[in-house]
Amino acid sequence: MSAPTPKHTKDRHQEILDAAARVITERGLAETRISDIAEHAGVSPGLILYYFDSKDRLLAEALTFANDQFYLRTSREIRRLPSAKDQLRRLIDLSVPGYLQEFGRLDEWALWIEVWVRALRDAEMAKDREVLDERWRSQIVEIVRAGRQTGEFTSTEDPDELALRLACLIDGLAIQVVMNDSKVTPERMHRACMQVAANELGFRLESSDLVAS
Amino acid sequence: MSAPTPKHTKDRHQEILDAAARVITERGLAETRISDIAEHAGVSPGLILYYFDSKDRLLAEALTFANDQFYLRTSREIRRLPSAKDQLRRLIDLSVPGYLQEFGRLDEWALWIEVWVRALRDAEMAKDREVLDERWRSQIVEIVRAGRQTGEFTSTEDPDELALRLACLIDGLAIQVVMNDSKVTPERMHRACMQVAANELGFRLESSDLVAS
DNA sequence: CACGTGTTTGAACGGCGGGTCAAGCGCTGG
DNA sequence: CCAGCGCTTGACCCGCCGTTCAAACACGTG
Repeated sequence: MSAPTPKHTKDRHQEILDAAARVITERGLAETRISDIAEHAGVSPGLILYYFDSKDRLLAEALTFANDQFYLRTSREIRRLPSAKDQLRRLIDLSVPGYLQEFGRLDEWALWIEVWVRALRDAEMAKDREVLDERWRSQIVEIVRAGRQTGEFTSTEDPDELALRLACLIDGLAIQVVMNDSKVTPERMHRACMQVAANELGFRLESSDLVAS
Repeated sequence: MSAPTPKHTKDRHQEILDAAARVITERGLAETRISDIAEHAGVSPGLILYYFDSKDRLLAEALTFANDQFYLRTSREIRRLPSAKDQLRRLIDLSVPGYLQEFGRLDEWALWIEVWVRALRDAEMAKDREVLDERWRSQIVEIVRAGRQTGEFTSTEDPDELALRLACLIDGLAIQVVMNDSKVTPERMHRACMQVAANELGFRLESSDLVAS
């Protein structure tokens, strides 16, 4: 069944990273064992250490890998939409934990929190995080710029500032939602994001903006 | 020197919690050993387990304990100020990591992130976190209400909504700052918070609002 | 000054889990 | 068909750390 030729090495790498990301999402970084990852990947524990120098590096790589994937997925989807306002709405849709589909509430945001806690003490991780976050913000910057170009947004403030505010608002709200806070439901988060976006960017909220697509 | 009478039991409890919080802030939850806590508290490792059933419970208690302290400290300070706008400004001052004094950048927010990561899988912690967060938000609600009463804030929106937006914006920005993100400086965070607060609550920004007190 | 009770110690135990390694396996090229 | 080389296995080793425990200690009390 399996073909142990060199060309499959890259697949194994990704398979293991993928398995690791899944385990971390389920169990949390602290409770993730090499044997868990091996089990999820359908290989023996020894093989994990054959492909990665240490558990620590594997976990760090897995975290950035997963967040990378999420970014690629969303940015590809958003690029398709013609209207900046729709792009923004879609971005918010995708950012609200459990708004579009139920992940059992533990989704990408759970991984983000793990990234943060590691980045506090791990310089490597800190650097990766900054790059990831920069990209996340610049995605919003682009939307803001586009919307201003087309006249959809009327604010004249610095797009970088506007994007920072929106990005961080989304972060902060997503934390509450992913924690299952009874006072901060996905719907409430969505409303709050759209409302602030409308205020800050300068556009009118339609009733259609408040419904899941 | 030490008096091992029953009445000192409560002191020991707090001493240990305090030591634990300090160690967690320094080393991170994952790297915190019982012996580290013992060392910081100036006692033997065995004693830690005499006062707490297990390491896990001690850590959980320490996290809520530290956040509790922070809340009490800030709320006491804020209550003194007569103007709602000053209260808000002070709240933001205190929320920006490293804005007023340098903690070596690892401050209360680092503990918050540890709380979050634990709360994802620990029901007990999740409950405590929700209470803590609710209190944090209601602190802002009170300021909003007060400011509207006095006419300092002109917004007519639901104070709960306004407070949620501000609280989460602060959370999200504080994460970036505590991570030492080169693009998100304490000053920039402070400005962003004040700006959004002014927009959302409805007040004019004075130049004095943008300077550290 | 003994006795008892509530504290404190630090050595010892035990399990867990990351990392190593020698041995197998299966492909490919000669 | 054989040799060689990457891939894969799983048993083993070893250090670490949470937890236990018996012994010492300090103090108040009678």
